[in-house]
Amino acid sequence: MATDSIGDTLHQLMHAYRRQLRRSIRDQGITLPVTHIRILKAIGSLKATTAREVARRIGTDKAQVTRALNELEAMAQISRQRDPEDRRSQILAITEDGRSTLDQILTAEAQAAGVMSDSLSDAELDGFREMASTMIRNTLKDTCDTETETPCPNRN
Amino acid sequence: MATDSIGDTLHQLMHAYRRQLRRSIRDQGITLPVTHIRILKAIGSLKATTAREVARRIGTDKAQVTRALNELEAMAQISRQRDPEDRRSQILAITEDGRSTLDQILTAEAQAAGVMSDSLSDAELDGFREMASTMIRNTLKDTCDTETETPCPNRN
DNA sequence: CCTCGTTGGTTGATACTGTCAATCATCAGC
DNA sequence: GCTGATGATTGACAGTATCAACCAACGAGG
Repeated sequence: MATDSIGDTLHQLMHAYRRQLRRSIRDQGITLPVTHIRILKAIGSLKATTAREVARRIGTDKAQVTRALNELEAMAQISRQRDPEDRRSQILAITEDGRSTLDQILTAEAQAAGVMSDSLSDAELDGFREMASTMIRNTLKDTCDTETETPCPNRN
Repeated sequence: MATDSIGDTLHQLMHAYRRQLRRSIRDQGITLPVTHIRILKAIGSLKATTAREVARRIGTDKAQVTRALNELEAMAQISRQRDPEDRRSQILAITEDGRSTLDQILTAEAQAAGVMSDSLSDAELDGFREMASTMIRNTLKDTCDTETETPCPNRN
């Protein structure tokens, strides 16, 4: 069954990617763990955002986001401000230091991505992303994952 | 830059896959962690193998393999026997219990893979695997990763 | 036959990742 | 005013991954 080794392929691909990324990050002199990096990227790519939005955007647990935010704030990479319109929420913003770190991160990621995608055309990479997006959506369709806030079809 | 979001795609794809796999595993009543499962599969798919071969096959650290083997042996899912031809080595074999667990694992994985690949044709999945393999090879080409025993070009 | 470098495997230590649950303050709807 | 839901936090814990040091065993070379 052709689908049988999708899992093996995905595991090894992820291993390869993570190793490559860590290598590039180290080369750039960045010491942040990968999850911190993803969260900083998400904050940096939005004008103003919240922890809930970041968790939803990168598909991870809000508890984990909170912990990373605590450390990023302690390192002065981000700032938090209470949302006056909804005091449960906090508005997250990237700092100047954070912006600088982000520049290095983007360089490292471009380097890692460049290695990964060597000899693959843009069209092939687009196709790959398309299929990956389909696979991700397929897993959400099958369940009500509250973390990703996927509406539950035929269910209330 | 098109390559810029390969990383984001890969992270979310892996999240989605691991969640789906854990769901299927739980549905099958299996309590083994994913790494144990991958190792059991590797042992089950070979007539006789070694820890070193398993580590190489699934692309993980030999220390981690040893720990998982300790637990799988304690659960009577595998057996270890000293290789008479090279007493540094141990021959790994799956037990009857392990074979039974493996059947459940394969069912769970087929289920997870089925969800992931819904609405994707076999040709598309093959293309996906092809590109993934290219990406994996690209990362090995760039470094001497001793764990995967990639020969180091221009280096001795 | 001896030496030495390499290999297979093990264990220690540690950081990172991820999940589940409980909790609190806040909000909106009734 | 009450109640259920939400945003965020913290505790607890398991799983994943890596690096380093170590030991027994092997094979090549002198």
